[in-house]
Amino acid sequence: MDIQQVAQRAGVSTATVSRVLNGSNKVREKTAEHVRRVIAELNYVPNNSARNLRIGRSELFGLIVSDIKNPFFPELIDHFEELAAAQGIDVIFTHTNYNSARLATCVRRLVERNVDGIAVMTSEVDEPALELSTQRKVPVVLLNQTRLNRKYRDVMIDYSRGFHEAMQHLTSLGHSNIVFLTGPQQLSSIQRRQAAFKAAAKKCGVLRGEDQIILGDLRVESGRVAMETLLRRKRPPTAVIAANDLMAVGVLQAANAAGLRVPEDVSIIGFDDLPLAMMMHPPLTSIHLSRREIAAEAFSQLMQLHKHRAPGSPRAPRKVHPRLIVRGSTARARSKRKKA
Amino acid sequence: MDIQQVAQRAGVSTATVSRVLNGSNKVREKTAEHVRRVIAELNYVPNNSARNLRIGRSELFGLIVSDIKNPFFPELIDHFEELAAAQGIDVIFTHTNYNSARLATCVRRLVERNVDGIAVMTSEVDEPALELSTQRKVPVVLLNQTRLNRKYRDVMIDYSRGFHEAMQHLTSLGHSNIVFLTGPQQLSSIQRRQAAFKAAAKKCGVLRGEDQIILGDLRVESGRVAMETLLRRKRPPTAVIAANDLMAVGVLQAANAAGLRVPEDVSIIGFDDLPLAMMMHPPLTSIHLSRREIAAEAFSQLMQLHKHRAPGSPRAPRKVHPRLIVRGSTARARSKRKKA
DNA sequence: CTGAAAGCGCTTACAG
DNA sequence: CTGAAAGCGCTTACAG
Repeated sequence: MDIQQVAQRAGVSTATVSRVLNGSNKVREKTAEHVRRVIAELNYVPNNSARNLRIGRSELFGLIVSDIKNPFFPELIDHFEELAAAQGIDVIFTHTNYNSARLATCVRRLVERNVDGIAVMTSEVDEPALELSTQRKVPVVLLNQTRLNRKYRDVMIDYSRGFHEAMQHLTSLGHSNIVFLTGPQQLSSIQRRQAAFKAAAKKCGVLRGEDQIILGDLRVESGRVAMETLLRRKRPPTAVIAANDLMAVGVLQAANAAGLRVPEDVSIIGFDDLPLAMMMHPPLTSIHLSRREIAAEAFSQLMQLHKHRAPGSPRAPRKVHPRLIVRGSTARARSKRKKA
Repeated sequence: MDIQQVAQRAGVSTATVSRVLNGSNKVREKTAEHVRRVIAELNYVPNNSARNLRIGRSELFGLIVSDIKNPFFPELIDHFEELAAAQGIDVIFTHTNYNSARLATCVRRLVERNVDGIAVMTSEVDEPALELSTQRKVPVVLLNQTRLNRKYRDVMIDYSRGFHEAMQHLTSLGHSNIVFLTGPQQLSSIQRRQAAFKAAAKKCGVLRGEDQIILGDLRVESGRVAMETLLRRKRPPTAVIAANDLMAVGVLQAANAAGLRVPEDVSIIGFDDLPLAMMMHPPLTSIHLSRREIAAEAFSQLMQLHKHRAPGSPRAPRKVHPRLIVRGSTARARSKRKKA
């Protein structure tokens, strides 16, 4: 069942069928109507491979994330796919599993598929892996890669406001001993969150020494361990801001285990605002990073490149600003805390 | 940059280049080696659209889920994509958002892309939406659609063992007043879970009247509401099994809110065993439904059809058996419960 | 407004 | 073991 057969059955040329299929206005309405009827009757479905080969585009975007099991990504993928579908674009989805060697493989597979654009939504990107895409002039958009945002389109995240809101929230509740539970230092997103924390602490007059920052690895367990360490201090913090929600959950668990009540005894703030944040007990106050905004911005940048074929200089990109969402894990600081 | 240029530069025909590309053993190793070198040198990437057009396959699978934000799906998608990548198959991912009209659109888009198979991993499938795929002889595999498993390949889930394990666990802990928090009755997966619950209750000698089943809508909030209702009974249950984890979380919240302790005062068992189950406080005992197994089975069935071109009769499909995972939300029943 | 024909970049049966 | 050539199913510049 190909265009040939449709043409034959309709008594027109394949050119006409093709024009009808593509909504060309150069076809007489009556002819078009007739062709459409035949198409429906024959249940004809055009062959996209042929079309793509001919027009040199695929109407396909690639979407690469590091790990779909990370609850941060589903909403991003969901929205990205939604936007693409609305434009008749399909998305090939792949993941790297945090393995940077796999990024190169993913990119290659996508380039072979002739995709019209690639969204690389991983926290770290190994630049050489992108080489093939630039060489093939396949548009690429990255996530929060300040280091590379001159060479590639990038969805930038500005952490300052979110952390400032969090800090103000805590200081207004009387907290001054506030600790930041950070993550792996080589991750640029972590570096920037940490910098935003410090800037906000300084601005609010609660910046202290090095012990204001404690290290985790972004997983629940590390949050628990960190909190246990903090509770052994002679002056444990009255509030903890974690670099992500997962660690905040660990902090919550450790606080519970130590017999502390949240938020009466300790306030906890997470980052990301994953769906699970509101399922915690108490529901977690968290700095919300919008996956929808990221998806929308990534998609629109790719779409722009796709249409204008201008891989080079970006239009002014919209930054994404995380915002504080206040829930039940933060409250007024006790003036004097008893040792647990 | 096409195969032509590679051939020219290598001083061979395009046929030879193509053979090297496809690992044909009919090429002299020395020639092949030389061609490979030229390919690498030129950084040549074959055009998949052309290849697909020619060979009539796309090495592309479609994966349709109802809602990627449902924490059930990420692991399934992840594993499916992993298996596909290992076979050189890419996956186009789409979602229906529980909208059955969208299923038809998704299928059409995938058929246009010439996919070699479609995994429809939604809880409900509207049969007419699949018509196009059968007509085009595109292999399809469904998830737990007993109603349709004669016409289509299907990954079947057998709930009996999991529920039996859960029931035995509870009765061995002394529970006899056990309620099942069910979901929308039109969902066949819910009907079957409910039937499995009843069968297990009967087998364990704790089957009671209609009030042993209470209705929810699979969301957290409905679990909370249901538990509040249950607690108003003059003889509230000592254990609740929820048809999914999300509702179990709601039950947990309501129990906490009512001043009950879990598991000392009430035992709670979820279903699915989502990643968040173990983050709860206490960590949730749950019946684990393996997303990996589902993905593996769906993929292997598709792969089989893809290779043998035998869309018809299935090889004996492996059933997926959920298993009970005991954590902290279940404990020995109190012999006498005080009213809350 | 419509059609004949070239060509997108591959693969493969055929011939040698 | 290698090459010349046909053809997969479309789209589109060109001619009318």
